[in-house]
This record gives sequence, structure tokens and C-alpha cells, in this order.
Amino acid sequence: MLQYALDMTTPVRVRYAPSPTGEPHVGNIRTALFNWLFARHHGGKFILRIEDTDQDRLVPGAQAAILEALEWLGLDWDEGPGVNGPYGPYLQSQRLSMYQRYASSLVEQGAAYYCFCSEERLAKLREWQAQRKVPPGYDRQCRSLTADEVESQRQKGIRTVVRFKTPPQGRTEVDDLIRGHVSWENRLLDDFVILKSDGWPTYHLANVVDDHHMAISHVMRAEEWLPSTPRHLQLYQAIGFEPPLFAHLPMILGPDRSKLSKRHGATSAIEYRGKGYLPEALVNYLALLGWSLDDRTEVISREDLIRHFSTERISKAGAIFNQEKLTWMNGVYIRSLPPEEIARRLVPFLERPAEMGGLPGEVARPIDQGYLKRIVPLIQDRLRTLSDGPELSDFFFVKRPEYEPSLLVQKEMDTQSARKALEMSLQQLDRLGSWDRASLEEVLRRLAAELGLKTGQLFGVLRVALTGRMAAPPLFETMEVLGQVRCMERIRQAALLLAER
RNA sequence: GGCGCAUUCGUCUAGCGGCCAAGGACGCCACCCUCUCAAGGUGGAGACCACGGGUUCGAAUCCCGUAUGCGCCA
Repeated sequence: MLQYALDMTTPVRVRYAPSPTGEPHVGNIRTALFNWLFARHHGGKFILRIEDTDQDRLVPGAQAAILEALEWLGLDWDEGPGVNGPYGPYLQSQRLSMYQRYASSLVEQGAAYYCFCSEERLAKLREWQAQRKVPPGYDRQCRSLTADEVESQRQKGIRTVVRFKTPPQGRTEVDDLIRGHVSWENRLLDDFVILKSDGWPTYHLANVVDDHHMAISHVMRAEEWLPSTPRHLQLYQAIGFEPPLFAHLPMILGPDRSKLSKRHGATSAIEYRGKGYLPEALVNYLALLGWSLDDRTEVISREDLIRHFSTERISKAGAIFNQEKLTWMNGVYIRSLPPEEIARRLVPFLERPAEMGGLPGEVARPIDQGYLKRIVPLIQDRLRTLSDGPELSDFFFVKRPEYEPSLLVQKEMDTQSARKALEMSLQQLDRLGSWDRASLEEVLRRLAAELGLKTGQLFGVLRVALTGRMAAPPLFETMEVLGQVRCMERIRQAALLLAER
């Protein structure tokens, strides 16, 4: 049985070790978050290591996207790409000689061996095992090769991998910080590959060598890695390293409870940025997927997250990613920020092309910042995401709102009365001294009474005339921001539309 | 197929033997506020704590088994 003990005084050093094989998946980002929170809580170091040893699966730009996502969310790393540290380089592709050295020395000490089995033989073996319904795994044929046999095979130039000699009996056990005691029977583990025929290490070897050499104290990773933990523990033991502490995090699932993936919808943190989610909201939401402070806290600041984060409060079961709750939380954050800040963050969403959800093409870019600042207080409560901005505010920007003229006619009204309401409004507003919300309200309420209309009817007619919508921000505030000239013009236009009918 | 992990309202969760005829949040419904839509406020529906055995004076909480789900290996 493998045992380990970690001194209480050992400095906390945790790592996030993504493979640059795709977009920064929110599940992976959540793992990064937990590691970051753990490091910050303990005053330790958060290390970013790029595991780019699977050369076939590398995706150009993926590494940059991962860094971008971490930066966007404010998860800063103390060592890693762009931040030199004493344990670099932080790209596994730059550490190949180290893995090769360990592989050779494991062979020399008899803890690993060269395997010359061909792909064809291994495929056949698998097939045979599947048929016989016996556990799959390498049959250890090359484990018993003599030194001479190995030499002659190598002479022949046969491609070779290095396999680890798994102990045939005993158990391998771990005390996981989240799952407690977990144990495996060694005889059920096969002789796994640690160095591939092209000289590149497998995940297992690279991971163990690096975690040790980077002095990682706690390995916090997704639960999907739990089954490979005994292999890692055995490697630690064979090499003579003290293993770190392990914490296997619950997974993030799609609505069908399988691992969250593309087919469930947006999975990339960067996509959420584009959809108008705030980084502080995503961080808050992700922190609560698998961790909780108590029985009531939902909205929690980054500082409090750091202050209270602990592995003890991480739950064990996987959690479904609920975008509706994220959206709600995003709205909470949007409402809590100062209007000027929202205005600033809204700009790119408003200015992007109409096809991408921005304001209509007729609206000149860049947009008027001063004007935007006056609009934001009217739409802030109505924004759930920043990308809602254009739709909620376009009538402030376009020359003339488009709408179906029949919308002007409110409940229990006809074309005549609607037209009259517009014309009377025009008359009243024309001689209005001060164009402010209070004056507007006063004069229009009085007008409604004079016309024998309910306020809802008159205001409804005007709302459509001014915004083209049945639902919009409060009328008088909207009018104030729109200004007298634009308002008069739109009301006049509406009256004209009704006259044509 | 083998191994491993998990299992409290639809979803995220609180609960670490008595305070739980199970609390909070999202979503849903109703009402209030109100010029519409939001926001906000109030209230409601919603979990026989997967199932079956134990242990205990007492179990959502401890133990065992079963089922289901998921993950890993191939």
C-alpha cells in the first residue's frame, strides 16, 4: 500500500494543466477556478502548465484561447506561459528530455520495460479479450523478454514503447480530499505505456514528472481522472517521489447528465463572453457548481469566495450546468454595477455588426458615449445579458422606428381616437416649456383625462409612436432622453400613418 | 465487459444522529407595485431524502446489499 503524508508547512502549489486541444470548456475552467481559489485562499501559488504532449490532437489557437479565457475571468497565474518561474518551462513539449530520462531510468531499475508488440497484435489481443469477456489490457508479453532479446529487437529497428511494470498483487489506495478513501486491486491494472514510440511521454508519465518537479502540493482535477490515479501513485513510488494530495472534482454535466459537451450548447468560456455574460457572474456561477458556502449564499464576491473556499465544502456528485440560473445571476450583476460601467461594457455589443446582434447598420459607429450614458439607466434593469443591449435600445439610435401602424391603436380604441390622441399630444407638447420627465408626465396625464382615455391607452399610443414597441422603458424618461425634436417628429409621423389608413 | 465514483424538490444546493412532518436559490404559478416590459415585494405548487435491509431509544445523516446514472479502460 502506498502512503503519503504532506507536511502542514508545505507551501500550497496547485496547477491547472489544460491540453490545448480545443476551446476553453467551462468544465475545465471550473477546475481552473477551484485551483485558483484554493491557491489564493492559502496564499499559495497557482501554476499554469500546458500539456501539449498529444501532438495529434493539438488545435492551433487553442492555447491562446485558454489564456484569454483565464485572463478574462481574472484567474491570474503565478507561474506559467508568459510568467517565468523557477520550475519552467511550463510547456510539456519543452520538457521532453526529462520524461525520456525518467523512462530510461525506470527501465534500468527494472520498474519498466521496452515493449515491441505491433499495433496488429494489440488489436487482435483486444478483440480476443472482448470475445472472451475478460478485462482488457496488455498481456505483458514483453515483460519477460531477456536483455539479449530486447537488444536484438532494437537492432532490428522495431518501434518500441516503454511500459510500466504494474505490481501483480496488492492494492493501491488514496485518501482523496473530496471522496475519502478509494482503493484498487493492482492485479486489475495493466502495464500501461509511459513513453510512446515517437519518444513522447503519455499523460501519466509527463503529469507525474511535472507535478513533482514543479513541487505541486495538491492535485485538483476532474473526477474523470480518478481511475488513472493508482497508476500515478505507482509511478510516484517507483521513481521515489512523494505524491501530492489529490482532490477529484465533480464533473459538470449537460441536461441529460452526461459530461457537458458541444452538443449540449455553448461550452466555451469565450462563447459566454460573446453572448454578453459578465466574467464576475460566470465566476460566481461556476464557483457554486460543486461548491457552496452555506444554505443561502448565492451571490458572492470574488473576495469572499477566496476567503471561504475550502475543499471540504465541495460536493461529490456531478452538477448539471443550468444556463437559466447563470442568466439570472448575470442580470443580478448587471443591475449591481454602476450605469457608467455598464455603458462602457455595452459598447462592443452595440457597435458590432447587425448580423452579429449589434445595432442596425444605419446607426453610425462609434456611437455617442454621452447619449449612451443617458440611455443605460433606462435599460439596465431589463438587461439579462449585454447582448440584450441592442434590442432594448435600438429605437434610441435609429432614424425612425419601424412598426405595424395597427399597433398604435390601443385596446378599446379605434383609428380615429388614436389619431386624435397623437394630434392632441403634439399640440400639448409643442408648447411645453421644459422637456423633462415630470413636466411630460403632468401634461400627458392631464391630456388623457381631457380625452377621456385611460392613461394606459394614451401612453400606449405614444409608446408605439416613439419606440415602435408595445413594451419599452418608462415613457417619460424615454421621451426625456429622446429629446423634443425626435419625439415630435415621431409622433407626427405616427399621426400621418393613421391618416393614410 | 471490468474497475471506480455518485444518488436530498425539474435544476443547483443546505443538512455531517435528535433543532427536518427537510431550509435557500433558479425556473414555474398567483398576487402587489405599475403607463407597457422589466426590476422589486409577498405568497404558492414542487423532495415518501433511489430502493431494501441493518445499527441505534432515535437515521436524509452510520453500515451492508440492490438498482440506476456517470466516468475511465478498450
